[in-house]
Amino acid sequence: MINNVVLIGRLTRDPELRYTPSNVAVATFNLAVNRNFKGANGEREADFINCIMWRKQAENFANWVKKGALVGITGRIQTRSYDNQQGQRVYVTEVVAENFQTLEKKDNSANQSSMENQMPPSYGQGEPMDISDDDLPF
Amino acid sequence: MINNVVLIGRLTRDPELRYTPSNVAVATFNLAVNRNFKGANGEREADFINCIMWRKQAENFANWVKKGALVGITGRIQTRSYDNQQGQRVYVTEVVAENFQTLEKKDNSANQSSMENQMPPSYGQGEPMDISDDDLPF
Amino acid sequence: MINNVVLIGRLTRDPELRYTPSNVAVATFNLAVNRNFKGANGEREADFINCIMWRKQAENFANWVKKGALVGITGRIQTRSYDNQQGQRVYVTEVVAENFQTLEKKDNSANQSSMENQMPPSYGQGEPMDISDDDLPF
Amino acid sequence: MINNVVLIGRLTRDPELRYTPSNVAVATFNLAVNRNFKGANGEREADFINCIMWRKQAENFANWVKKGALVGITGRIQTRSYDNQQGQRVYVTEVVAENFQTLEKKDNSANQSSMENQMPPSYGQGEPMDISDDDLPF
DNA sequence: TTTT
DNA sequence: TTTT
Repeated sequence: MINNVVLIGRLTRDPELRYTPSNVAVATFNLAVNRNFKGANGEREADFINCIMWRKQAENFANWVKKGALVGITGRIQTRSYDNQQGQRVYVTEVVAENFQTLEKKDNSANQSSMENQMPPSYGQGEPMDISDDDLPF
Repeated sequence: MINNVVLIGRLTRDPELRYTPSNVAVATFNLAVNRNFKGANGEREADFINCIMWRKQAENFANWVKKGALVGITGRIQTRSYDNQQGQRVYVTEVVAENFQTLEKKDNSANQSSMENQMPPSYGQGEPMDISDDDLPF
Repeated sequence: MINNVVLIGRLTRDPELRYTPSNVAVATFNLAVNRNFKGANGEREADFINCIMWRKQAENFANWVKKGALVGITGRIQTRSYDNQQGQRVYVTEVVAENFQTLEKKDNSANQSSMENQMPPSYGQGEPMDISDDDLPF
Repeated sequence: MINNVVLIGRLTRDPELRYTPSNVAVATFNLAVNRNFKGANGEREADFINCIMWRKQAENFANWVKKGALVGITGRIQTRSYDNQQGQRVYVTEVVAENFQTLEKKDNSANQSSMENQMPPSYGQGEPMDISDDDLPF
């Protein structure tokens, strides 16, 4: 079924890069997307959208795009749930970014097209995290 | 900024129609959008996406589109937060549907283009709800 | 760069299925997409959008989806040019459909997910056509 | 019906601002949207997409956005036809831009790598462009 | 050259 | 808490 998202926004913080138990890269980040209309108080408002990206692209993204960078992404909306430490079921809605384009040549962002050669992904460092391989979209 | 969503999916239940304190109609509904790839277990999976719709369109939608109906919607992703009864901050990500199209002529769905004549919106029924007028997008 | 299209419309005629010199399947078809507003004369109008689809998917599409069928497609806009028989340069704007979903279970349409078993593509029939392999998107 | 387009690209020339007989502003412009894959020859290629914008927004756009500028737009695909001076029917496919976002705050200078020598195809220019008021989308 |  |  059709599930299509296009966003342009700024990273509210640096992306987090992790690896699944079977060593698949996952980047998570949060995008502030300003609304095109002002809120009740006349202020400019934003939506803060959680995004997730997989594999090589995730490593590129996490290594090159930093807090404050303006990026465009295309992807799809995903929902999932997990049980937290208090044993409560938590429901998550996020965007799986399948493609991205950086939109400013600041020193903290880079163009995807110039990213063919990647620095070595630092495998196995940090927490192996709780994203299971089952979340992989194939 | 650009914030664009297109979804095709089925209603997992009947929409809920409510009214803000100042009598603006709001419909909320949940869309099951089947994924185009099978999950780890080889099963077809779906995303269950919460949607919200405003005003006259919300009344049309809630009165004509029912559980199981196949619909296409266009809109944008919205995030908001509120404090629940336990005093915890809850973050919500949902789709604001700005346009819809019903995609099956079953007796539980209807085509938007044939909706000129509207039944009276049943004002004031049910809970006045906790959606404030400030959530209105203009 | 971002180039994203989502359409829902009806086929104005049966798709045409052809093969490039190196035997890659190409389907072309035209989608009537009704506008959501009426024209100056109060009449409902439509856009008639040329689409193109490649490879296995093209064969599925051409064999299953027929004139009048309602379909949703996602893809991108493509422009190209060629010289016609009169030696004039002709510019073409069309949609490259990367994904499709049939939206009615009539006997002239079918669901893509139930298309695993394909009939043999009738290679070499008709004109080998003038779509060169260079038009292939990879 | 759903007809949704999102593009990010660069203006291949300055927009042209005109007025219909009843004084409605129309801006036309051409967007070079680089493809994310290389062509048969290994070169980076682009699509050159004709766009049209209406009313106040058209005036803003034409006055502020110039050749070389990077912009994001959302809108829909439109098809129309007219008879040229030779009495032949000409079919046009273009994007009606309903929203735009400029993506670089430069004083309009054309920029860097991918734009070098791609001249835009001079679509239909020379034609006085008889856009009647009937083409207005409401 | 257009669909329901 | 999920639809066909």
